[in-house]
Formats: sequence, structure tokens, C-alpha cells
Amino acid sequence: MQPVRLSSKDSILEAAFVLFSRDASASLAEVAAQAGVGRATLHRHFSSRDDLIRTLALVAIDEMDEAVESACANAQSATEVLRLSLAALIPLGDRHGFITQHPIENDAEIAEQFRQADDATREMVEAAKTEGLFDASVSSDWITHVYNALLYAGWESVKQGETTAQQAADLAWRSLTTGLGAAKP
Amino acid sequence: MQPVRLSSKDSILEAAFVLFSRDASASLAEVAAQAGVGRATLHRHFSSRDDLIRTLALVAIDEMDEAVESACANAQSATEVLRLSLAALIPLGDRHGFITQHPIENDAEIAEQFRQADDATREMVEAAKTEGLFDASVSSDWITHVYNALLYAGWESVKQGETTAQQAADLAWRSLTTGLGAAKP
DNA sequence: GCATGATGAGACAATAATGTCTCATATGGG
DNA sequence: CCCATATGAGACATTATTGTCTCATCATGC
Repeated sequence: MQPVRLSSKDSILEAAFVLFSRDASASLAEVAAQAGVGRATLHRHFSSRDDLIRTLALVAIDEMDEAVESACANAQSATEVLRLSLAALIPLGDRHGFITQHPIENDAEIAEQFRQADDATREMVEAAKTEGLFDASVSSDWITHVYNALLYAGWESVKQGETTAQQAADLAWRSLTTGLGAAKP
Repeated sequence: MQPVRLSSKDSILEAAFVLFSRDASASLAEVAAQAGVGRATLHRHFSSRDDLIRTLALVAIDEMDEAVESACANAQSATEVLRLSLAALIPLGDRHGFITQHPIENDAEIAEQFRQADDATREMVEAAKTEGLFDASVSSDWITHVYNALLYAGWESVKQGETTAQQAADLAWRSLTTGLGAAKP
């Protein structure tokens, strides 16, 4: 058994995700307290608030990329990539939320990486369209919006204890593809 | 023609919605500047930052209630209420976003009002289920999550200029009920 | 014109947040 | 045991934000 305990740096990052996704104006003192480390230790690892925020964004993007890559290693189609990615991303909903609701327009590198991730989703959506997954008459922009929105809905559902991550992923996928209407007779 | 110009107070509220939904840690100086009023004027109308945030939350809930009520005045069924509410709420997406992503747990009154609004949606969902709109085997909690998520997706789509509010409402409704899958042969 | 009320600009003080520093301690490897 | 490193606690200076105040200006209605 490896120790469950995180390093100071990771504790801080984890605590910051939790706090900042709930309240972007939380102070660094709150973050340090939540992480169970001294305020000075936080500054030893992150030179400034901006540095912390920026690191969080990079970590979030990195974790999401990694989760998607690992989940889709053996995917046989764009459809499968979308389905597996959704399942892999739902547990990272706080990371996703953090990036979307933070003013990272200032940082060119992060904005660019985030744009790339969004573009990748849109490309997958278009590939899945050619596979017959989506109605070709609906814009890929809209489908991408819905994909991201259902990602968030799944995360919310898991966070509130209503479903497991896998159940949420199944529900989100079903909602995306066939909707929630009663079965046609 | 009434003057298009808003009162100082309304200018501030509007600016605060725009800024705070993008960056919850925006300073009051930024809000005042965005509103085109002096910082002192902001404090004449709102005694403190908390007062402003609290007022924003109350206004947001109020506007959403009013929009729903007005849109659904002649609705004949729960299904219609949901459809019309969705269309009415999408243009108020910034209000909705503001409430969901702010730490208003501190204020009992606002938390209660927000909970009531959410409960009302869930009740409508359940009523619509008995009308045969939704698959009865899917939990109302999940349907409510998806409803809110699509509300947000519609707002995003409108904000980015991809669709009009009406188009977004139609897309969201279609996504909710029948999904985005290709038509079955 | 005059009074009234709202406003913008800016000075000001109080407060909160941030970033730096020191020192005592502990933890773990050698 | 000894040393190197990381840490917590807390003092401290700096900065940003917040909230108050005054005064000159402007618009509006009388």
C-alpha cells in the first residue's frame, strides 16, 4: 500500500480545486487551511495567486487530456471516443468547471490549450456525425455545447450523491443520443 | 419611446451580472467602471459588496420567476410549461449562471428561494412524466439536471452568436426530448 | 433663475489579502 | 546520531480592496 497522504503541493492543488470551483474569490489562507498546510508552505510552492491559478489550469487540462487518452486507447470509432471520453471526464467535473469559470483569457498559453481541447471535441463530434451517430442537420457547435453541458450535469449528479460516475456517464450518453423522451409506441 | 438609458442602479446591476458571471472576484471598482458610474455612486446604492451580491441574487431569482410566469400564463400542460420556461430562461442565462456559481449558502433566504425554484422544476418534470413526455424509468433528478444543463448550453450558444434565443430554445428542447442522434431508419 | 437631488471625481481611513521573512521543529536518509 | 530538507507558526511590510466623506457639477422640476 502506498501512503494515501498527498504531498503538500498536491494537497494544495486539490484543496484549491475544491474551494475555487465553489468560490473563485476564496483567499489563499482558506486554501492553505483546507489543504491542511501553513500559509507559508503554499507560497513556497506557488509564488503568487496567479501562479497557483495558472498551475491549476495547466494541471486540469493535463489531467483531462490524460484521462481521455487513457480511456480511448483502444477506441475503434469516433463514437466510441466520445462515449469513453464522457465517462472519463465526468469524475473530473471540478477540473472542467474550474477552467470554464475562470478568467484565463489573460494567459495566452492556457487559453490556447483550452481552445484546442474544445476543437478536439468538435472534431470528434463531426467524425461521429459521419459515422451516423448524430443528426447531420444539427450543427456541431450545438452538439459540442450539449456534450459539455451533459458532462457538467453528470458531475453535478455524482457530486450530490445521486448516481455513481458510471451511472452518470450512461445517463449522459443516453441523454445525448436519444434524449429523455418516453419510448415511441 | 422610453429612454433606453438605465438608471444608475440598474446599470450597476447589469454590469455586475456581466462581470461577476465571468469573474466572481471582480472588484467593485471594475463593476462601477463597467456600469459607467462613479465608485461612490455604487456605494450610494449598495452599502457593501455583500449587499450588491445579495441584491443580484434576489433580482436574478425575481427576473427568472417573472419570465417563467409570464411565458407560461396560458400553458395547457406541464409539458408546455417546461418548453415555454426553457425558452424564457435561456436569455436569462447569465442570471442563472450567477446564482449557481456563487457562494450564497451563507444567506438562508436566498438559498431557500433557489431551492424552491429547483423543486418547482423537478415537480414540473414529474408532472410532464405523467403526461408521457419523459421516460418514467429515468429519475426526475437526472432530468432536472439535464434541463438546467441545456439551459446553460442554450445561453452559451446565444452568447457566442451561434444562434438566436428562439433557435437555442428549439435546439435545447429537441435535445432534451429526443436527443441528437440520427433519425432511426 | 432657483432649489433639489443625483452624480463624478477624488481624498481618505479602515480592512483584508498578499508576499516575504525568521525561527523552531520534525522528519527521514545516511 | 547528524544533517538536509520541508514544514508550521507567526511577525512583518506591502498592496489591493473596501467603505466613507467632501465638494463641484449637472440635470430636472418648480
